Amino acid sequence: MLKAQFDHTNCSDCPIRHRAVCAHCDVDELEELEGIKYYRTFEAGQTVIWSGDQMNFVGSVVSGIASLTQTMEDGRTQMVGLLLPSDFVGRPGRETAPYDVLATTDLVMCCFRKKPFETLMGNTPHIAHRLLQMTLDELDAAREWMLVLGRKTAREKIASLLSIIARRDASIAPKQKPGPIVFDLPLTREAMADYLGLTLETVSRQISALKKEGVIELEGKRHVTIPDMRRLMDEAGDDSDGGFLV
Amino acid sequence: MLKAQFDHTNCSDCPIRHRAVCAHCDVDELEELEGIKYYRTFEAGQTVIWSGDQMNFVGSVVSGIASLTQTMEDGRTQMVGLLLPSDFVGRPGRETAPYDVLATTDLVMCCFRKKPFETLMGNTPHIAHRLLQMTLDELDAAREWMLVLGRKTAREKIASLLSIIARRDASIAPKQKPGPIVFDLPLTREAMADYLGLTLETVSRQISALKKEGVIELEGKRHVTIPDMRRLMDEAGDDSDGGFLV
DNA sequence: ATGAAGCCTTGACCGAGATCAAGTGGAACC
DNA sequence: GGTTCCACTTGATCTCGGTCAAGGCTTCAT
Repeated sequence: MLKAQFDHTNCSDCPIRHRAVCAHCDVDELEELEGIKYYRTFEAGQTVIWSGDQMNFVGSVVSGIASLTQTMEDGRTQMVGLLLPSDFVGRPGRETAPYDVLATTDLVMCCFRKKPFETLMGNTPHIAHRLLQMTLDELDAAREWMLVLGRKTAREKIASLLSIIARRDASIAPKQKPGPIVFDLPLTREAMADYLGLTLETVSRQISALKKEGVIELEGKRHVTIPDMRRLMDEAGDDSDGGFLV
Repeated sequence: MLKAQFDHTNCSDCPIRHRAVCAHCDVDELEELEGIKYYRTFEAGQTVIWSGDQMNFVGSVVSGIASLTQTMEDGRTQMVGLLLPSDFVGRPGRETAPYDVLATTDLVMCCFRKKPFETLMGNTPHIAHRLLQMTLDELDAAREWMLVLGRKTAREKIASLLSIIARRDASIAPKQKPGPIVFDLPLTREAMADYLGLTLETVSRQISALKKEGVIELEGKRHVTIPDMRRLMDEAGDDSDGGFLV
């Protein structure tokens, strides 16, 4: 294997290396597979794929944020996943998408045509293995989120979401200084509500409350400072500080 | 491959064949791996494994029902998965259990020691592939459940749970006659509440209401008859009749 | 039989969050 | 500068489901 020749830490346009199949490490080096990889860009609000549609690609997020959402006929919607840079989208072996994928912000995805990707997976056990690990991570995250949806109060839900975003943000740009954490909320109040199983009014009220009590600081509507991460996590009701992923 | 010599439909003590790694098809035929498989039995209420514990096996449910639950320090608990016969438990590549696994009824599991199983997986791509498919199924089910937890009313939640159990029950014993569906509830009201993010009182009230309105019939506290599956699914708010799994 | 423990049901009341409604503030566009 | 639009905030009220409490029905042990 020529893997060792590649400096993974410098695959700068392909963040996939963190958690998924790295395009540089696993695909570009295999000349016979050139051409199955391509980039797609979406504007905020665009739909990447509708639930039920034919899904002829897999891929991962390079920049921006995508959401996975499910909708009932009467319009109630629930976001069931948040895809941040390096997250993988796709169901090798499946024909259709099981839920809508929406670009929450402007979005760039690195895609692979599905059939050749599946062939590649068949020939390259460690890709299948990595994919399984990633899927297990997602499953853990989904189940962690079930606890949030089923048992936490509105306030705890907001705190949980903020601490997840803070943690993910910190791990993407790991300047790990132990001071206050600062980031921009990538979601509207409505999107947060859809993720948390709340209404946007409740989200707004709870954010105001957390702000008034100094748990978070707000500059404008989106720019958040968390002076004390430990306190936020207490508000979230998280037992351990153990990292669970989005 | 000697796979073709095996009559999968007669692996009667190993329901794994439906959705997971069939012990007969994938392990017993490989003599060098004899001894890695064993059975474990649990009584109703027993704990299979605690969250955080070392998990040195993988396996699947042969008979009975197990639940995956998460608990907050203050005692609030959320069931994040229900394991019916043929469902797989375990996280190849992971050291510790991410949540408690409890025997909800008397339970028999078919287990494999983890290390040899992982070796087997490495040598047998189609096992890894099947495991990926199963994990994707579970992920879809978990996300479907997020919609239930986040957006459905108590009544819809109960109807959703009943229709899932009915569907799973029917697929295990597929006598597919298009009449009323009959089954025994394998869960206490409290367990149902933990699965649905409700209190046991609310579960009881909603079941009484559905009974009074003729959506379900009850004999005793557990024996359920569903005269019209279509009607139950309408109550559940399920858009399609598409099968999602527990 | 009697008591005790589990599991379930039902009632009365309450409160967190939904709903309905009005208003604010900033950005874009003429 | 004014208009429009959109994301957000805040208030008033309502309601679904939670909480607290009492009692019923089975099963099992004494």
